[in-house]
Amino acid sequence: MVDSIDKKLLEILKENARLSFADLGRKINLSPSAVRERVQKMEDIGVIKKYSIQIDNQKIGYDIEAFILLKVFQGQLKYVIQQITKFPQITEAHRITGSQNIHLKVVLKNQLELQNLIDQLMSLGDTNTFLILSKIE
Amino acid sequence: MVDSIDKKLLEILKENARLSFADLGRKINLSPSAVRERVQKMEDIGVIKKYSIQIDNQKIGYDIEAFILLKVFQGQLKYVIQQITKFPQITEAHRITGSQNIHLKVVLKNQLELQNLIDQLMSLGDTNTFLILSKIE
DNA sequence: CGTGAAAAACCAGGGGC
DNA sequence: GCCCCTGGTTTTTCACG
Repeated sequence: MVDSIDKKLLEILKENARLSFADLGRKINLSPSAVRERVQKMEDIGVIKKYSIQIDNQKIGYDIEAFILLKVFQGQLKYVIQQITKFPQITEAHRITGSQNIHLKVVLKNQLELQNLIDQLMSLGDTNTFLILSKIE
Repeated sequence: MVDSIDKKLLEILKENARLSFADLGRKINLSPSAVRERVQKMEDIGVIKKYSIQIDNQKIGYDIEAFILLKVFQGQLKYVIQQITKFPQITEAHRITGSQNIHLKVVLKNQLELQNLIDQLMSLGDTNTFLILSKIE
């Protein structure tokens, strides 16, 4: 379904998703059209979900990033999941195991916005916030 | 530095980073070269950090994703940060505030691999693992 | 599943507003 | 900061192994 060549392509694309099929082919010794077929197949079967960009949020005025664990109030999970998608500040959300059932990643301009968000989330459940200090890479 | 047109471009690129400058221009009524100038400027100043892909890990045999909070043992932080980059299973790592000072996202093939990873991490600090059940979107 | 060659579309770079 | 033009590259499609 996905062989070692495909995996190599995925690794390369993870680092630079704008390379042309010709460039990709040069890196792994394959013709452009062969590369294209493989990549397209991975798009079709959903291995590649989306091409995206990574943004430096600080440089566009969003100085605060944080993870928030949310322990949703009894019986409110469906409602909360539906609400969460409406917050533009929430950039990622996952259901997780454990007593805290939702994990959020949020991006905000300043502490005031964080406070506002937490105030709103508090009506949905108990929150536990971890500010992101830096990315390790 | 980054105006509202730039932000629109970022939003579009976040969803589909492979659109041509021509397509981007069509979406926001701008010529291809104007779009190119803006996008290139954002690359130059580092607003766009990288073009990447989102992969469906389950479809390539990685059935387990999890967040792990790590409370690093006293005085070991620098060492741990340096070690963490060596684990291919760790796809994201952040320093965070709170008594648990590192937040990890990990991707693994099965429970055995998770167990192995946790065993290794236990030599660096106290772990707290949350399996990811699903992505909310 | 891979190759090769065609036309169509796209990109970099520079001049002009 | 935006638009247009041009030469060169890339993508796309398709017929073939």
